[in-house]
Amino acid sequence: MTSRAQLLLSHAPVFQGASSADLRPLAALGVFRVLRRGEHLFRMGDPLETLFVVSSGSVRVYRLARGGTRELTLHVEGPRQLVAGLAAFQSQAMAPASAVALQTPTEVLCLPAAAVRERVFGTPALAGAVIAYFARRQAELLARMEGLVFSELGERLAAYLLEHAATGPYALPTNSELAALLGTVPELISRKLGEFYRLNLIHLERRTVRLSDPAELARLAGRNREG
Amino acid sequence: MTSRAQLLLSHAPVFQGASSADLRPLAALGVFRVLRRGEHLFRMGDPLETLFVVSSGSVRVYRLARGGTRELTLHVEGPRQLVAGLAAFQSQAMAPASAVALQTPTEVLCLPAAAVRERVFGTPALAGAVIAYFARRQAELLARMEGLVFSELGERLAAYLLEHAATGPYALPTNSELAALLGTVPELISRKLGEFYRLNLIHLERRTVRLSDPAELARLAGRNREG
DNA sequence: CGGTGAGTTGACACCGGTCAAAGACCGTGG
DNA sequence: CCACGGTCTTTGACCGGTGTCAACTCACCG
Repeated sequence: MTSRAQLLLSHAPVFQGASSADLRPLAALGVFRVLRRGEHLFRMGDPLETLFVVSSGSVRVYRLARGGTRELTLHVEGPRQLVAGLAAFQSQAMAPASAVALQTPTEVLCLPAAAVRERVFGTPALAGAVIAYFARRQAELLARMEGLVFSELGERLAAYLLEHAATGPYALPTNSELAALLGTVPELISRKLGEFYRLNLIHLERRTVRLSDPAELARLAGRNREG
Repeated sequence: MTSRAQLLLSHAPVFQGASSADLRPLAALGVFRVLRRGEHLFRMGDPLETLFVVSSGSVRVYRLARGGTRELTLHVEGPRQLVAGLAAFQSQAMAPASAVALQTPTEVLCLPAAAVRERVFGTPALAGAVIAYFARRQAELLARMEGLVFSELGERLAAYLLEHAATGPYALPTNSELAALLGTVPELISRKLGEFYRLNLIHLERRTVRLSDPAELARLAGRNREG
């Protein structure tokens, strides 16, 4: 029999390449949990002995900075993505970030970290898949870091728009959420969006955005990288 | 018998907790290599099928940004530290950064990535040690990222000085190297150091720094995080 | 003694953050 | 149906940090 949990795990990138025989015992340990928007899975500093795989909805992983006055969104994880991946693979780990549901409902599969560790470390195919996944994630984090440090807000926003609205109309999140993603404050998001609109780069209507001039946006987003 | 390579590996944090029996086959595959200052282990984008452990000297891992006009130093790895750790655990990985020797001589132990992967994935204790190491590294990277994005140059420089000169006089690297570490340009390093000097926070003589007022520096470094 | 590279310093522009006020949107409850 | 309150958005004014450019000094070294 193939349980819901196993179906989810077999499609999770973190276990890409693992056989279904390897995954079955893990899936058996899983418990589903449903969250409403705003409910936290955990907060920075909490002891973490559970690993989460998003089943539906989405989870925002973020850190507080500047004494709580600012926050930085590290990832927004959708279905099949892992939350708290790395931390759960250390024993007695403290959460290095907070995780909160973005949608109602958001369903996550909860797995006991100790058991998962034992299973993963004892199964070469799983260990390989997990480490490769973390390597990819770290590379993404690096790229993000570089963008935040070296590129200007306009570039970051253009890149964001290209990534999310390239294929069609896209409902923007609130300016606060965008600001947390792009490492700035809501006011500046508002200004830059307005600027893009006046330049006819995007079309905006009731928080729904369409790209009018993707080529120019791409130029803006990549300008400083190609030297 | 205990080879030099095995001695090095047994003290490397990445393999912390692994038994010497687990490490022996890995050590047998290692080849030492000596570099002069400025010699590259690899450059961003190179295919990477080797894993390096620093034996003596130090290696700077960095990324180019802004079309090559700026660079960001990710880590400076001293003895027993891993270089290219994560990348080597993916097959067919491209280096996400460049690595260059900082000192003459710098000696590194080179291990074939594929063989290391096989060994590590097949040995639960090793897999656990490696993942725990990556988890720590990712946490460090996160903290660094946050500092670069949210704190001002003065705070970052104060933190750097506290970290490196707390225990006694410390020979500063060049302003360019400091700038790459702290995510800025040499001119600003010069200004801030001068400012700290005029405020009697540090004592400077021929590029050697001593802390005159560590308490005040600590206040500067931490100001925006607390409260 | 000239050359090279690093460090220092000033002037200046600009981006980004802050504060405050006003406007738009959306639910609730009268 | 409309008034109301809260939240989010927009906009203006202003300030300070940071990056850039250029000139100059200094140490070191042939």
